[in-house]
Amino acid sequence: MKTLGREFYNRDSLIVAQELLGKVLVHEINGQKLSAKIVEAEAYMGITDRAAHSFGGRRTSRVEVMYGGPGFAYVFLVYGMYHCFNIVTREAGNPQAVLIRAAEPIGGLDSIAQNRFKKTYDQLSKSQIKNLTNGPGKLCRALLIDKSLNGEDLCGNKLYVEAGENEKFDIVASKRVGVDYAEEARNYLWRFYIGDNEYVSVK
DNA sequence: CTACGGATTTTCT
DNA sequence: GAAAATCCGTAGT
Repeated sequence: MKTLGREFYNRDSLIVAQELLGKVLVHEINGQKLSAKIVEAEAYMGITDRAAHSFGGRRTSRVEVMYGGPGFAYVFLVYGMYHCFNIVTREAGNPQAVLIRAAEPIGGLDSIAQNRFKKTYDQLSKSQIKNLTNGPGKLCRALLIDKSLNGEDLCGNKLYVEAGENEKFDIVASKRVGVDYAEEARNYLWRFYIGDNEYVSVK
């Protein structure tokens, strides 16, 4: 399977977020490949986007990686407990990113099940299967993504995105989640998801 | 099914 | 000191 290269990410988040749908996020750890198909992503457009951490050119140690080049991981902690995984887009100095909100487990299912519920995959209830990776915090816990991966190069061989099958699906655009504080930006339709996928966090 | 509050810590004011 | 790009358990309908 082909790994997405630097130029894929060197475009506006609005484009990259939509094109990431259906692609496969892979984390190689402890000699295993944990992978999941991306089914939901949000675009954060940087300086002019009131919902973005880099709004107005804000530049702190947390957001620093967003100011670097495209194709790197931006991982941060929200609500003191959960990690969110983003991919930095656009060239250095243009601090955009795409938040990966949800995915469908593909590979390393038993490890993913252990990471979330301390069970093997076939011990999971139906609702537990659905809740493996249907949200940004859950996805990070399932794939063992934490702040140690902040700044990781996605054009490497540890954490990367593969071009998935060339399947067809409907892309739905809707409001981003959890950004009610963002005044006018909270209504932008900058969240994209695969229409009929059961792992989407909010329909 | 929906509604609510607590967890927990980094970050910024 | 408050809020945060969230999740989960509990209680009520």
